[in-house]
Amino acid sequence: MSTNEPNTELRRHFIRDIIEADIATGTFGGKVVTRFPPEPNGFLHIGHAKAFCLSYGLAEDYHGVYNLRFDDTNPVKEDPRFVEAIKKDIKWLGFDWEDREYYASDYFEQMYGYAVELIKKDKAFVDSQTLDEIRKNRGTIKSPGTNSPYRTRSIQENLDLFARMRAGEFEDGALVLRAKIDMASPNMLMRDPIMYRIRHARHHRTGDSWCIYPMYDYAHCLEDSIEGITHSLCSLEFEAHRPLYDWYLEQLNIHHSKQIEFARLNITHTVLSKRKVETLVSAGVVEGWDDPRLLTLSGLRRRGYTPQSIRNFIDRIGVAKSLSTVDFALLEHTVREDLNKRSNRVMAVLNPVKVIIDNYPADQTEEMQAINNPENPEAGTRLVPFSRELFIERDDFMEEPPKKFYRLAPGREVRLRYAYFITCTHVVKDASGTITEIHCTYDPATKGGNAPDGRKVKATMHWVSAAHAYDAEVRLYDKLLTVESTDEVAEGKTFMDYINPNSLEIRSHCKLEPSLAKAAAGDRFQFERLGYFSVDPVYSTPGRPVFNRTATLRDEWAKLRKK
RNA sequence: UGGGCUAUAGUAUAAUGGUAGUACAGCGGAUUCUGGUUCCGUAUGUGAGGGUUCAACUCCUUCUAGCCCAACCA
Repeated sequence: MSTNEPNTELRRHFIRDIIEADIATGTFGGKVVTRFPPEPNGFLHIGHAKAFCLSYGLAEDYHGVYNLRFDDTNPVKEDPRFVEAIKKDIKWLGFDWEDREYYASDYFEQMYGYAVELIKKDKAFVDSQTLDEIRKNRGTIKSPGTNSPYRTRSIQENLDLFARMRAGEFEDGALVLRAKIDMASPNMLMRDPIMYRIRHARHHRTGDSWCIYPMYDYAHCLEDSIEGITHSLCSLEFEAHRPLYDWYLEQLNIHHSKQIEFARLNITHTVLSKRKVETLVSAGVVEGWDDPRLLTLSGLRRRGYTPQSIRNFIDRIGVAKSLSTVDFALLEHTVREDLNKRSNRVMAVLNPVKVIIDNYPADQTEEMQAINNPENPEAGTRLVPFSRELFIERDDFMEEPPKKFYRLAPGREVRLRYAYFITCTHVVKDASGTITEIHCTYDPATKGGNAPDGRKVKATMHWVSAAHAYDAEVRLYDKLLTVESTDEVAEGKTFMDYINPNSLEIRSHCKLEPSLAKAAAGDRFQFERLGYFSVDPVYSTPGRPVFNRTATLRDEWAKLRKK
């Protein structure tokens, strides 16, 4: 039995079909080598996660290896701080590229050699046209281009000029090395594409050793070839580039990786392009690349998402070639699913109103035993202090409750979770009519939350003892955009005109149960009946945690209310 | 002188000539000390027309719609 036998449990998609066919026919010697090639010019988002989970996951599934390669061929856009951020994010998702951390810039010398080879084969030439002339002579989509007047330079002259380009004899833009293909090709990319341009710029790794830098199409296929990549996955917009990718490798007659394109990820109510995310960051709409409202991996991490939930999400959305926009609800579902199993429950009141239990002794405190995680008995129990004055959620009380509302109301009995049944007797309001105190009585026989006479209540509510409550800031997040897709922006507007003004709500005096005072950055909890929250690593200080809402709980009442 | 690609429920994806399935969302119900979780049930789909075949999401054909390509970006 071969170790490469397809695993039928794996989710099927067209790339698996291709790989399995290649394994079956012995193409690439039955090996699978993939790569993820980010340009270090920004942070990774969940769309990139789809890309590397796919490439890396496939390598794992078929017992191959995967590389991390920084595609750093444009020094004016790249920065080492992004290299570090990218590595951190990929590791966070659980991948280990071991020692296979490569940089396109490490191949510059080799790429230069291949370029010389192409010149010698009369497959490349140095062009002296200006940028404008090159553009004009490229033709249009519906009309052929015209050959550069310099296209017929001798091989010797091309060799000489190219060497002098490298030596730094020319200004930026003076010359360019071009592949000699076909200016009349219906594929614009095949019209003598540029291979090298002059950039007198300091590179973050090679310093000043180069002043000519290779273009993407020329560089990328060589990077894949040099590393022995078998299946080179990329997004759909590179489909038209494939003939060029193949052309360079054929001319050079070197290892030929197979480029396979798939549809990039889009998600409703957010932006997922590096350019748009950067716009939000630089305009100050969000607080940085790691703003919890962003679907950058650093933002999701800060928001409290688990790596597992993101990988589950990516697994479920599948892979195909049709443009698609995944419902944000699916991402929320996968994070709830994971957090439901792993996070401990606590009680926190985000919008507090005071409850006074008039028949409870003023000087008494009791410790109520609460279950930490009903999904995981091993999580054990804890004690929560209970006293005469408590806070409950303002939304959990209504003076004139509608039919389907079965929480606290005048004359009604409800259960305080793990504590007592209480009955509302009356409320006290301030001059403006706002309720300041809800007065109740409790039934001492219901301690722990059950009535010995078997009577039932419709609602169970969370609460926090006023005297023991811990004040904290809680940050509530909502969708970034008010529209599902940036396709919906009206004429003359941009996605920036559709930013949800309520995407961040800061509640500064929330009342938390005392056990939460020792929560540390990154800790995750379920605030009962409210949602999943995690301790913000940036704003929290020792002893003063700030919480981010990762996701709300599903809320049937909120749905009913809207109707 | 244009080329390349895509089309299956609301959304995302399976079905590779043989019962159109799964997940999320929706709706209805049961259970529940979280209006959570869990469980059960349910509506909704092959872009359109023609053809081949006993049989078509699948093959052929003609349309239609959408996306990508004219950076010295990746």
